[in-house]
Amino acid sequence: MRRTKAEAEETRNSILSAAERVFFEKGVANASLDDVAKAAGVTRGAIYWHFSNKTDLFLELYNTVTLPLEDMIVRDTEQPAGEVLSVIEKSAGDWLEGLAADEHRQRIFTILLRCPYGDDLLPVLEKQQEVDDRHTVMLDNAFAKAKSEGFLNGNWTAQSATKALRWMMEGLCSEWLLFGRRFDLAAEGKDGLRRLFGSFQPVPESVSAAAVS
Amino acid sequence: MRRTKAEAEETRNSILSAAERVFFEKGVANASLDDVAKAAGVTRGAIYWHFSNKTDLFLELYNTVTLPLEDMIVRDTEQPAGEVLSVIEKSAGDWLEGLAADEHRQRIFTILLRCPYGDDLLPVLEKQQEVDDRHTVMLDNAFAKAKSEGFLNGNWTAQSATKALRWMMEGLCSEWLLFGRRFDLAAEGKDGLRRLFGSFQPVPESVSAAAVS
DNA sequence: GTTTTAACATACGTATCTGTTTGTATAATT
DNA sequence: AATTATACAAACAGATACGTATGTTAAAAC
Repeated sequence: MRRTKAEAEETRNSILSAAERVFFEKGVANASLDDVAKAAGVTRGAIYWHFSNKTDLFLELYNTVTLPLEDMIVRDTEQPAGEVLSVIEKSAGDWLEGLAADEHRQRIFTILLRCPYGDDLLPVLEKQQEVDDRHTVMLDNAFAKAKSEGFLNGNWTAQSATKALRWMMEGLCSEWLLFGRRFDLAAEGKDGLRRLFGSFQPVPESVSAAAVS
Repeated sequence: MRRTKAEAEETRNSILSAAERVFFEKGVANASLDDVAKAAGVTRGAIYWHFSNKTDLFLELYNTVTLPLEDMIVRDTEQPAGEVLSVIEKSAGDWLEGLAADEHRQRIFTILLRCPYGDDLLPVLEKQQEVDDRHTVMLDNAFAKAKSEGFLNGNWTAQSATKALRWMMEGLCSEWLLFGRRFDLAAEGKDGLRRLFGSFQPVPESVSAAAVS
């Protein structure tokens, strides 16, 4: 019965993987540890050996992934201001493509969205807010740089552009994940991004004339 | 022990009201019927008298409210095309104000967002999708009318405008409701709407010149 | 080679939640 | 006034699900 350290690590991982699938399918609250154990091909004994309880299992699962927005970094804020906007747009588009291609992240994101945050897993909410806040600050700075160099038209401030982008991304992903992925996330998302960033640009007179024509 | 019909209806309503608060605080899955009963000042007997089980209670609660988007109607699509955009914008802004002022709707919306939709309450999901779809069609038609009359600039199609608006509203409300209402929903929402609808407008040359200056 | 200990499986006790059943006081009915 | 049906409360029975305690086997440690 006693396994090697490598085997133990394997079962631990299989438990985490099973928990991800079960939590995704039944919801964290409705899933029992026995459900997870059966999905992992072990008994609850194994789960209680590796984790102290369901909350702990959830927290550990949560720690295995990079948060939804954590890697959506504006890679290089030291870039020429003229390219800042296109870099952000590309970064957001890439992130959508990554999500669309990675079922693992889709499940984690969905679990987090539908999670009934009780007092027990307050740390999860706090970490999420912290990541969100960092991301907001980063975007604010990048847009401010673009604004100061004249690449953001009079309609938009740095803060309002940040919020518009974040709200659009959040709404887009929520609808896609929670409502059955009924459209092409990457394609429609990038299309939306293109239009949003198009509305950021100052309008040269020639383009304006063309649009009116 | 036997109450009058009016009293019975009163307890029924108090049960629904208590369910709303308890479901909001603990999540639908984590809340027991005894929690609801205690919050309502009755026993589970009363709940089982008025409702057949927790799912039924949830469905009845769900039916007491107009859905989040159900009343966000473009009131008059027969209006002059020039005013369609401003009517939609005002309608969305009013809806945000209504949500910000109505804690009842906030709780219902939050419950629906965080709800781990099992197979049992599939009808809820279906009705929500139906409402969403109707709303999308209405917006599509309205934007199409505006577009055909030249009130939507070349960057936007009717469909893309609809999606941009819906995503923004959804992201906005999700962040506000799920992350502790950390900003002024009506004020910031209307601000975002103003900028979004500003980007819809065709740019007259005079304005364009002013923006560049 | 023996002992120890890690990595589980199994078994147990318990709390909780659910659904039903029974009891009961009173409003409504006749 | 007697009866009946209503609107619950209280008690009961069954099923989970949880946490723990104990058993078991094989890998390490010595």
